[in-house]
Amino acid sequence: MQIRDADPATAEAACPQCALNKLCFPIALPDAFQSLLPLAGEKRVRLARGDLLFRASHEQTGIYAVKAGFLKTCVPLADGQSRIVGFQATGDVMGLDGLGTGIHKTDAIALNRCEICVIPLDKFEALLDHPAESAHVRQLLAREITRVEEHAAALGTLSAKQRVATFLLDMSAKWEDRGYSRTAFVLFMSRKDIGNFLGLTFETVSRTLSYFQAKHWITVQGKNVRILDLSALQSQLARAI
Amino acid sequence: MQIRDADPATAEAACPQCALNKLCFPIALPDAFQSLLPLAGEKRVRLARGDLLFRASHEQTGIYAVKAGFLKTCVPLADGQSRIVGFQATGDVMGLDGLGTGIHKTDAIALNRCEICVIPLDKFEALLDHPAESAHVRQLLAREITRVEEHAAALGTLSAKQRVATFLLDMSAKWEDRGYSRTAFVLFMSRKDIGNFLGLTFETVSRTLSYFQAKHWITVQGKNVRILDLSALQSQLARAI
DNA sequence: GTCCGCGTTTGATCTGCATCAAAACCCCGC
DNA sequence: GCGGGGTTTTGATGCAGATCAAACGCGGAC
Repeated sequence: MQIRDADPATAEAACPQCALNKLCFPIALPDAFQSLLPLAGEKRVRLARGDLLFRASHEQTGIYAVKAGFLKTCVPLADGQSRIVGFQATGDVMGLDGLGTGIHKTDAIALNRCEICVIPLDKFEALLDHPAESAHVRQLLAREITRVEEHAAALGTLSAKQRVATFLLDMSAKWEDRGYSRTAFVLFMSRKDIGNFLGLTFETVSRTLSYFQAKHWITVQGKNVRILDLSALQSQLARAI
Repeated sequence: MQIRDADPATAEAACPQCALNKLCFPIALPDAFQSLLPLAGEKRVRLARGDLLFRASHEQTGIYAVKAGFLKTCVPLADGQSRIVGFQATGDVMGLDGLGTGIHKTDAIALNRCEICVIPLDKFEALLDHPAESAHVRQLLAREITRVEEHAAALGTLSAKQRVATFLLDMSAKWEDRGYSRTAFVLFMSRKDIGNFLGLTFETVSRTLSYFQAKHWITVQGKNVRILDLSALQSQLARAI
């Protein structure tokens, strides 16, 4: 794991001034608590593609907010394989699963060059003394439960086409949330990662994307996707009747 | 939804005296906070088989602890179907997913006659003012994330035999946690529910159980299961190499 | 520029589970 | 005891997606 403090030369604004503030801390905080936020943004970590931010069965040392870059979260399986259970991008908070036991249950792996805000565990605990922060963390946790439950439901129910359509729509929403186009974006992970996440082989993912392209619902060129017919993808999901 | 206050004639001990206390509130609380716990146990609800404890897209009005009985948690899907994402038994806490938005994202349905402790939302919020309670709720949330992540990983990866083996081992652990035998127990849900939960048809579940029985790893008679060879089931999981 | 390695696409075949079907079983009420 | 509806088991068949295989494209090293 290449964890190092951020280069001061490239240090960025503290969280209250940070453009990501709304995503990391979307709650309107009473002014009294705003002063605590800078505590959280002091420490930075840079990751290169493939680096681990944290590792399953290792002790939790902090909570992480993605300042820039993309990561994946993987559950290790009995046989040495692992399954991707989530992709994180700018503004996402990571490492919350460790709050259950103090031990991470997932690996967090950088998909490209990342910059991460580290909130050391003791500072995090201090933030939690304040009801607004504490409630916010509960919200983040509860939303993550909902997200993973929906993902599990999708894995158990949907066909390959439906899974890939859902995935494209989710990625679309993720980019839109961050102020980018919802119809033209970059898939920052490989086909193999998509397949792993969706419970499909990468060949099936590739074939399905080609199929959607043949239907003129999307265009794909490598990792660049343009959605031509959002409603066609959406209606794909309802067809499961 | 048949929510009604508990019959006083059958009222049980408040939580600090309750045998489930350790499961609901497994943290060693400072004595100062023990006095708060009775707040939580005042109100009871009885459910009959098929009754809803809460419903997806309805407003959250409380947090629930299962005093007796079994329930399932279901995510509704676009097409009107729904997918079971968890089974709850005595001592489990339910309704935490609503903390994200104040709106439940799942249906909670009784599998048999249930008795539920209701913690009204305002009382729950009051409990959260205390760091120990607040931390405990975070732990419950984080553990649920881990559980659902592992379930999603299983749905995306494992074969039918592996899923059923995992399921039996999980049920075994659930009964053992509650002080019962880990080798002889009752599957409190139907084959259809098991299939829905595991992303399989009920026929496949039934066939797989018969297969395990033919291998002399288990015996099944309806909902009664006896595990004869725990390690055979466990090794089934590692065979995925 | 060329070369190499990896990621991706596309094709051909195979298989595990779904689907369709029917019989057996079980729980309950009567 | 008997009858009926739902659940479970078991069997036969079909298909979606896995697996095996090969060609293509692209980005980085030099």
